[in-house]
Amino acid sequence: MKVTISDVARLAGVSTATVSHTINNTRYVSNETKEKVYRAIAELGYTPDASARSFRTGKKKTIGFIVPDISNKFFATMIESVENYLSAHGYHLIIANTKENMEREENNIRLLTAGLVDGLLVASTMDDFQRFDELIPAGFPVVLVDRTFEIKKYSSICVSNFQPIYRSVCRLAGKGDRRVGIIGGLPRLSSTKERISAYQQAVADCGLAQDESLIRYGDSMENSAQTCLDELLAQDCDAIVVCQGLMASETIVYLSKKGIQPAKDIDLVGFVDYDSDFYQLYSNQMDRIIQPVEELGKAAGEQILKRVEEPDAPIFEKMLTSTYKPHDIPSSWVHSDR
Amino acid sequence: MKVTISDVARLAGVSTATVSHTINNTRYVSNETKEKVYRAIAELGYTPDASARSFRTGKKKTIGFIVPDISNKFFATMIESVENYLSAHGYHLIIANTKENMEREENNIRLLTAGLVDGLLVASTMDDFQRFDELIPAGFPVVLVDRTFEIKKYSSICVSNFQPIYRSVCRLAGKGDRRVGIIGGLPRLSSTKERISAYQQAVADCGLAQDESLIRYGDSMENSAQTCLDELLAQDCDAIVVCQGLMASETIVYLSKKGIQPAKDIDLVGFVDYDSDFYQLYSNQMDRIIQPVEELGKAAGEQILKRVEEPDAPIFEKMLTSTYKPHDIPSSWVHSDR
DNA sequence: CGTCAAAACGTTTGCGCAAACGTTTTTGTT
DNA sequence: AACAAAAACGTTTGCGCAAACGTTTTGACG
Repeated sequence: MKVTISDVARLAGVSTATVSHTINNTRYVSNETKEKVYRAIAELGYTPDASARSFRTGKKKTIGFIVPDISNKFFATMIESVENYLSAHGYHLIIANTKENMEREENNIRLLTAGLVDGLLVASTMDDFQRFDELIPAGFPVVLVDRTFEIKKYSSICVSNFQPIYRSVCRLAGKGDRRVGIIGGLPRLSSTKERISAYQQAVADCGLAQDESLIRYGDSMENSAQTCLDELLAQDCDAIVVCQGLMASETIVYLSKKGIQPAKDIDLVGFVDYDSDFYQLYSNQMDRIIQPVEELGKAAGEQILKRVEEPDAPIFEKMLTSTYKPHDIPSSWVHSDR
Repeated sequence: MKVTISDVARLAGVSTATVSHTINNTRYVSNETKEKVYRAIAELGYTPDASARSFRTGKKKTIGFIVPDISNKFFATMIESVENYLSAHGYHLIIANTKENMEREENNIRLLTAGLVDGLLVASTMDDFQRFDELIPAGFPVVLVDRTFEIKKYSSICVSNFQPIYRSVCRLAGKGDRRVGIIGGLPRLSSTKERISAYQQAVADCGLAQDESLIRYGDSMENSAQTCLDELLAQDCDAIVVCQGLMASETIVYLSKKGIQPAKDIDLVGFVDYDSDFYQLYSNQMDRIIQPVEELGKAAGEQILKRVEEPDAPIFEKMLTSTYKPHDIPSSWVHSDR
């Protein structure tokens, strides 16, 4: 039924070692012999069994990626970018979704590290480093993505969160806004913490209204922005900063429904997934902080493969910078034909 | 270094068979013995090696999913839904992206079927059944998703394409539209073919303008709708049907930029990825045909697992129906406070 | 033509586990 | 007490491959 390496060896009239070495280029094999082997392989339709191979070598040629939310454009695009890099280097990608749930993350880490993958990319939903750390077998190659921990034990690839928020809040202040609200992501995440503290510092530095009730948190899933918005609108904001892409689009939809016109009645800043046509829908309604998702994914792929090959390389931390794009001025406000 | 089953057996004072049977519940083991085994496992921190296991059993507990475009919301959501189903049943998901490229699909199928996965979910970008069929090892569990072939050799889970397009074109005719344009996906895909032929039949049945130049094809990637639109607008259309979500949103953006107001200056129908808040942005600008992505993903998961367990079950074909939602009438057009 | 190194291949083992095949112990029955 | 059946566990093998360890062949050179 199944064609094995010894079937090939028999037909080619050589030993299994020669077949193996021919396939893997692991020692000199004469051209005639090589050809005999390849002919036998073709004739039998032999394919080396991946399970046996990874069992034997200990290498699975597979990387796991633990993601908080696949349907989130940010992560979907990142998965694409990671997959692209990995497949170009002969690796496969196993996806695990946590839906921002710690137990699911725990399970997934346990399952994937038990001999299923060579390395793990994690955008963790945890805030407890201890708990996370205990899940990872000693020396297992891990790279944190988008979110990190205070304790720098693992390599990480993140995006600058502080600077763009700080800058955009200052710009709002410069425009004359006094009461600036913010909708953050899950409060426990490092990315959220950094964004909120950038906001707080900018608020303090620019002399804006400091008010706890101007800070709200959503969970970046569908329908989470609405409640936050209701609460913020009750606070009589001049501007709102939304820290995540989906919540930003929901904000625009919701405000429009309420008859509030973004960029006119209220200023908007959105921390947006990435630069696609898609978000250009909003290009004249809000300032956008655009994350370099593709580079993020590529860097993550690079780093995890490097770590797999050299597991005790020094810790590596990379921070990519986002682009800040103030909103276009709608054509109806100025006269110009370009 | 690595803890194996015999380390556990030694510490527990039993045989490896007993440890194995205890772990896998494959034969009776007395409670005392079970406890001894579990204690030893806990003490040593033993985890069964997944590679060895799948090598031994031939089961990888992994399904491959070959996707044309991960960052496409439709597929991203489907991946999420599939992963959800699979992980609940103890399976992992390997993702491969083809970017609608046949060579990439070929490579991926070859790699994944070579002992990496137990079954394969494919949203194929191919139109040549022969070529596809040759890639699949005899008897390998495959379920086609979203796209199928004329020859019904493999099970498939698709979405009804004909009916909703036919219906929506008829409705446009009923409104008085005469020249209805359409933007399809890649012409070689079964889904595109079905949608276009539904359009053609409706056009014929309703006595609408029949004109080859009213039919355009995009590739469902970013920036592909624009060219099609330019060409259609030159044809003086009363309405445009857009067969894919991303292209539909791009259409709205592009028309708005040109100062053409959807649902007022031109009628729009969008074959949209799924029903999210997100597409409600467009709810008052176009009729939406909403695909049941989540059910699609779940059904795909169900079917592939069923096939993995029973590889020569009869071919199964499922067609899920989309929802048709005419656009809301904008509040500014009617007077009502609800 | 004997020697020896390099060229070219072969033999064998073991990775960790599941399960086929066996063995011993216990229990119930007459 | 004898015996069968069931309960409870043990011994061993082999999955397919890579590679450590060997062996044979070739031919160059004194």
